[in-house]
Parts: sequence; structure tokens; C-alpha cells
Amino acid sequence: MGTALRVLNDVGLEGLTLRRIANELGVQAPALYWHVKSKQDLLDEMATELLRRAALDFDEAREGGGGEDIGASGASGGDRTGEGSAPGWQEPYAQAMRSLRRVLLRYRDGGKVFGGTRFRGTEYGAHMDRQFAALTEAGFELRAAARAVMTAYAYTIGYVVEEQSTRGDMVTGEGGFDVDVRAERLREHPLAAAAGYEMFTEYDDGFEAGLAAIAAGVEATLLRKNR
Amino acid sequence: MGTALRVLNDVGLEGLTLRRIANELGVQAPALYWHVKSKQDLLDEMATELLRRAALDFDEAREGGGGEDIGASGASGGDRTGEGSAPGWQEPYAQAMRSLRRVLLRYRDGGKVFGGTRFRGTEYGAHMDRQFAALTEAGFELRAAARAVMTAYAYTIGYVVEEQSTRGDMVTGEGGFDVDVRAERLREHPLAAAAGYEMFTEYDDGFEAGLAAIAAGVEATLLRKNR
DNA sequence: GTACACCCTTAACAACGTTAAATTGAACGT
DNA sequence: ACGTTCAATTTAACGTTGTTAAGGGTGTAC
Repeated sequence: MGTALRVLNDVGLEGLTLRRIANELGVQAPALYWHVKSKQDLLDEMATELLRRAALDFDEAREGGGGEDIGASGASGGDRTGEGSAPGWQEPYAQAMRSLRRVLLRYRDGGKVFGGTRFRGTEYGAHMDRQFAALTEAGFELRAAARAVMTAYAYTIGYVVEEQSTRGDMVTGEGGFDVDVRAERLREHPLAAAAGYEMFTEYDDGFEAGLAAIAAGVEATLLRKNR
Repeated sequence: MGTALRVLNDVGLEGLTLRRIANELGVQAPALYWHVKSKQDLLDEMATELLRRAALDFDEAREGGGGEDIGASGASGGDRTGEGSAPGWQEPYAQAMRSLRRVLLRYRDGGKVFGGTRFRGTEYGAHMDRQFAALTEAGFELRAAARAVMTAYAYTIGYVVEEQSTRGDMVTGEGGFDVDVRAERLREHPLAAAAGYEMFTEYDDGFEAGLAAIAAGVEATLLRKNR
């Protein structure tokens, strides 16, 4: 399974073939069918593995203390606590999404592989349970908590898919997107052209800005509503 | 191009083959290569067409007056204007995302086809320009407007991808997802199991809830910040 | 009437996911 | 030492896919 993810990073989703994975394992292609029911099954398993690693990354980030965030992501986006201190649920809520994005960015087409794939097993339920527990303890009704998670989750997946498609995949740096030629092409639509520079650069800051907006909006519309 | 979308609805993304499209057009497969550079090119063109239709849907929804929203989406989620009236930018902002989702849901795997695909031509720039103009006139800095759009856009795409994967595609109703068996499988994680009923039913309301949260959060963190 | 752009055909290729059947290799009881 | 059983893999093959190469018609322009 780790091998499949390694191959994904080598050749991308387009080039992810059973024969290549088998080759990497020193084995013939049909041998994979003993371990896996089909290629879709393999992809589901890979997505599950990505979720597992995201949960792991989350746990590490949490226990590692708040300050020393000099790792891969690094963005952090500055402290956005305007007045008073942000409610305690927001930090783990946002951190879970950061972990998910960070892990997905580690793999070529990670967003596409992960998005819309169904998970295998039940292991991931424990991680979800902890997340919902934190939210309900903070005052969310279960329905509101579910929608809060779903919203940030959909945002994160959509953002990474878009990011990997326009930025080119980080691991190889190829497939990139020249924001200047885009601006030139859209010369007749100046706002759209100029906005490209805000959307297709500084992806870390962009992600943090959206995440902060969602956390604030969830607080206002989903949490406060039921008080 | 419309033919390709028709075929997509017939057989889904998995079954979308050049030979099938050619067949539908009464033509041999290699003939398509006169009109299109590759299959990826075809997919880009399809995504562009979807965006065009979303812009069209948006224009129709806007000029059609506010009240008579008894169409496909219908949800509307109730009036969420807590105190005073919601700022004028929010309605078109949210409506654009509703239009996008509505169009994507009309096609099997519409979310996957659309997500992470690069658009052809420059026509879509006009629609984007109008959107950014509305936001900057409402007081957004361009950077804030770009991030506001990107956030809702990523959310919408991610939501539809997830929705079509769990709900099964609306056009055929197949490929569905039994939320009861999911709950049974996750018996040991009761919150995660129960949350499934909130996340994997009433997709329209769920989408509206997330959208409302994002609009409120954008107002609070991206608009108000720069005043 | 010949040149040229346009649109399509037939033939073929390597590569893909997948299936069926035969084969290896270790573990185990007798 | 032998036969059985089971897990894991091999070889061979099938149908289908995206794509390329080469060429055949049909129209309009000079």
C-alpha cells in the first residue's frame, strides 16, 4: 500500500498502473489481484491510508505543542484573533484540516485520489469520533457539528484539488501554471486577470484565509444559533 | 461538445470513451482528433462548457426575480438574516455557487470532471469580472474578493464531488450509499455513526448551511477587516 | 483545373485492467 | 518420507482503451 503511494508520487494518477506497482514490488501484475479486488479497490485503500496519515499528522501536531510549527506547511497565516481569544474548538477544528491538506499535498494528485473515494474499514471512525466529541463539548448540536465538519472538509478537498491542478504538484514541481500568461490571456477582463495573482500564488496564506473565514462563519451561524 | 456531456450522463466518467462519443456522433473514433488534441483536451473543453452553463444558470436565476425559486434546487434553507438585512453582495455571491452546484449535479461525475480542470478560451473571464466587480463595489479589496471567491468555489466543488460520490449520481440514482449500513459498520464510534445521518442526507440543506457559514465568515474576516 | 483547407476513414500499435489456469513453496499431520 | 492444504504468484490471453500514420473525399478559390 505504501508502495502504491510511492508509485503515485513517481508517475502521478495518470501513470498509476497496476503493472507499474507490481513491477515496483518485484512481482507480476495479476499477483495484485490476490491482495485487492480491483483497481478501484486499490484507490479506496490508498485514500484510506491518506486519511490515516492525516489523522496521524493531526495527533503529532497537537501533542507537539503549539509554537514550533516550522514544518512543511509553515504558513500559519498570523494570529487572527481579533478581540478576546478564539474559542477552544476552533484550533483543533482548523488543525485537522491543515493536517489533511498537508498530507494530500505530499502526494501527486493527492486531492483527486482522496476526493470522492469511499474509505475502507472503520479505523477512521475513531478520529472522527474525537473530532465530533470536541465540537459537541464546545456546545455544538450533533447536526451542527456534522455540518461544520462537512463544510471545512469539502473546502479543504476542493482547495487541494484546485491547488494541485494549478500549482503543479509540489513533489516534482512540474505541470505548473504560469499566472502571467493567464493574466495576458484575460487582458480583456482586468479584474479576473488581476485576481489570478491573488488566487494562484501564496497558496498557504490563501488556504488559511479561507479556513479562518469558515471557522468564524461556523461560529456565527452554526454554534451561536443554537444557544 | 454537448454530445460528450450527453454520453457522460449515459455511462459516467469511467465509461466515457472516445469511441463511444464518436459512435454517438455517427463517426469513427480518430475523427475526434481533428476537433480535439487529446482526451484531456476534451475534458477541459467539457469543464469549460459546464462553467459556461453555470454562468448562464446564474444569469437566469438573477433576472428571474428573487421569489420564484421553485426549480431544481429549491432548498433555500430559510431566511438566515438574523439582525437587519444581509449585505447586498452576499446574495449574488451565494447564488453563483448554487448555480455551479446545480449545473454540476445535472451530470454524472460532474464534480470530478469539473474539479481541477483548466478552462479553455477566455469567455469565462467576463463572468468572473462581474463577480469581482460586485464584491469590490461592496467594499472588498481585490485580494479579499479573490479569496472570498476561491473559498466558496473550493467548498462548492468539494461538496459536489463528495455528494455525487456518496449520494450516487442524481441522473440515474445508481451507485448510492446506504447510510444505515455505514452507521452499523461504525457501531463502535457512535458520534461518527450518528453524524452520518446529518451529512449524508438532505444534501441541499447541508450545502446551504455551509454556504451561509462561509458567507458570514467572509463578511467577518475578509470584508470587515479592511475597513 | 489544380491547389488547398477541411473532415473523415481504415489499419495498426502499445498499453491497460482483468480473468483463467497452472505453478511454486511452505506448513502440517500421519 | 509422503500427500494434502493453503497462500501467493506465474504465464498466457482477452477485449478495450488512447493515439498515430497515411490516405481518401468534398468543397471553395484562384
